[in-house]
Amino acid sequence: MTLDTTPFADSSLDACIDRCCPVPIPQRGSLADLLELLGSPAGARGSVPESIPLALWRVPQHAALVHEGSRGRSIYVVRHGFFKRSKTLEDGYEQVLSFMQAGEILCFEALHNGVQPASLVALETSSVYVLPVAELNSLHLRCPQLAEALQRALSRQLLHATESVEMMAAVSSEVRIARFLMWWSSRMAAMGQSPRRLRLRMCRRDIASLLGVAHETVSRSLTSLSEEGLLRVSNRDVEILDMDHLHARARCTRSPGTCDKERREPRLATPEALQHRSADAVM
Amino acid sequence: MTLDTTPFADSSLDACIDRCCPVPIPQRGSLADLLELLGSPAGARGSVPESIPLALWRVPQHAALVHEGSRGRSIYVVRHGFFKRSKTLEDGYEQVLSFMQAGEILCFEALHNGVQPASLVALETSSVYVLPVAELNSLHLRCPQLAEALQRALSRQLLHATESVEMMAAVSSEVRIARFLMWWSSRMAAMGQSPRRLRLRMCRRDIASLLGVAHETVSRSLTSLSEEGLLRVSNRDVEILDMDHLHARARCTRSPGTCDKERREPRLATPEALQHRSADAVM
DNA sequence: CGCGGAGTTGAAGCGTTTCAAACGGGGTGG
DNA sequence: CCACCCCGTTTGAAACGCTTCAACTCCGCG
Repeated sequence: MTLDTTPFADSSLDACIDRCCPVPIPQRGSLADLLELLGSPAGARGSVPESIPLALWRVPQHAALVHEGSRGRSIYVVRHGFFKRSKTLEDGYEQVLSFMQAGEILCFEALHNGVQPASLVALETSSVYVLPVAELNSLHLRCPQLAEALQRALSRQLLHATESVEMMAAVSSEVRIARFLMWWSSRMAAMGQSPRRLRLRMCRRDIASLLGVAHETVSRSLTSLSEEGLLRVSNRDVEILDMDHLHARARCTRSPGTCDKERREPRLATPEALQHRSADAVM
Repeated sequence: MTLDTTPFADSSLDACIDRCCPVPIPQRGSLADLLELLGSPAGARGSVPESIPLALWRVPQHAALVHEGSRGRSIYVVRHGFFKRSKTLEDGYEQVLSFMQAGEILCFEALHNGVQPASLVALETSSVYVLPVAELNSLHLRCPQLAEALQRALSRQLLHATESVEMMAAVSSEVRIARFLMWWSSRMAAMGQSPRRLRLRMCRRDIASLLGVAHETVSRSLTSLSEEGLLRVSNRDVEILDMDHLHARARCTRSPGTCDKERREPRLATPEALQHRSADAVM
C-alpha cells in the first residue's frame, strides 16, 4: 500500500538501462504488501514480521525476467505490470504460453528440476517480488501466512492454466478471440479495473500464437466482432460494447454458424439491438 | 511399494458398487509410498513417521471422484489409474480439460475458493490418496518431506498445464494429434512403461474435445499418420512405429504441408524409409 | 436378436491459412 | 523538422483443411 505511488525512480540512470536486465528497486518491498497482492485476507495480515527483507525488482519494458533454459533459483510474484511467457521452438517460431499479471506467481514450474521451461518478457515496465527458492523454507517458517498465501496463489495459478485450455479448445477462431477477450476482461475486473475498456499489451501475433491461429485471423475476427457491434477496436485498445452477446459468443462450442445465427446478421449496433440486451442477458 | 500387488479387494461386494461412488480401500496407504509416488528422492524418505494415517480410496471405472461445482475439502494424489478432468458447458457440450495419471495432484485448484471447477471421472479403476485440506497444515508440520514433495509435484503440475497449451497451440489438427501422442508417450516413459505401445483410455471424442477439433478429425488424423507408417492403430491401442518422424511431425508449427513435405509422400513404410530414420534423427 | 455407442469413411460446404499488397504509426537518421 | 524505414495491422484472393452431415461397420450388452 505504501508503494502504490511512483514505485519507480524515474531517474536519468533508469533511462540508460531501460532495455537491459531487471534491476533491484531502491525501495524494498513489504511483506504485508506481498500478502495483499497474493489475495490474502486482510484479517490474516495483522502480525506480519516487517523485519524480513523482500527484494523488489524492476523489469523494464521488453526486458526478459528469465530466459528459457536458464537455472531457476527464484520464484517471482508480479507486483504490477505484464509479462509474456513463451518458448522458442527449433524452427524459430515463438510459442506464447500465457500472459501473466499482477498477483501471479512466475517460474514456479522451474522448481522441480531447476530449469526454466520458458522465457518471461515484460510487455510493459513491471516489478516483481523475488523469492529465492533457497529461502522459501525459512520464509515459510518465519511467516506462515506467506506459506498459506502462496499455496492459494498456486491454486489460482492452476485455475488460470485451465482457463487457457478452455480458451484454446474452441473450434472456431472467432470464438477463441471472444473467449480471449472475456478472459482478459475478467482479469481486468479482478484487478479493479474496467472490464469494458481493454488495453491489449501484446501484438496480434502473440495472441495468435497463444490461440493457435494465424495472426491475420486474429485481425479478421476482431474486425468481424466489431462489425457486429460487439466491440470497438482501435489498434490495441478494445472496448466491449455488448458484454452479453460477447459472452454468448464465447460460450459457443461449435461452428459460429450454429450459435446465435440470428444475432450475427445485424452488422451495426441498432437501437433495437440495444433494447434486446437486457432481455437476452437473462437466458 | 507394499501395495503394488492386488491393491483392490476384488470381492463380490465390490461388484455391486462398481458404478457408484469412490469407496475407501481396506488397506491404508503409507506415507513412504505417497512420497515415492510424488517423486521424492529416496534419500529424503528415511525418517518418515509411519504412524500418520493416510486414506486411500478406490475409484471404480466410470465413477466420478468429484463433481463440478461441489465443495472441495480434499486434494488427491493419483496412486494409480487414470482420470479425465472435464467441464460440462451450458449447452451440454463436455469440454475435456486434461487427463491425469499416477503421481498427479487432483483438485488443488479448488483450494482457493473451495469449489470444484471441474469434474473428475476415472477412465479405469483407480485409486487416490486423500489429503483433507483441513489436515494439510498439520501434515506439513508432522512431515516436512511431504510438504516439499507436494510443492515439487505442484511445480510439475504447472508444467503439465503448459504442455497442454503446447499441444493445443498447433494450427494443424494432425500436428495436434502427433503432439498428443508424443505427450502420452513421454508420460508412459515417465511411469516406466513402454513409450511405443500406447493404450488410450479415452474415446476419440474426449481427445477431440481436449484438442479442440471434431472427433472425426481425430479418427482421420490417426489413419493418416498410420498410412504414413508412423503408427499402427487398432482401436484404442496405438503403437508408435517411427518415433523420430512422429516427433518431427509434432514439432511442426505451420501447416502440415510446409514441414517435412517430402516425408509425407511415402504412404507405406518402405525399407528405404527405414534406412533414413537414423540419419534423420540427428537433425 | 436388436439396440446404442464408438469408430471409420465419404462428400460437400465453408472457415482458415497462406501469400500478397497496402496502410498506418513510431522510431531513427538525415 | 521531415523523410524514411520498419513493424504491426488490415484487407484481398485463392488454395487448402476442417467441419458437418451422412452412411456404414464393429462391438458390447440387455
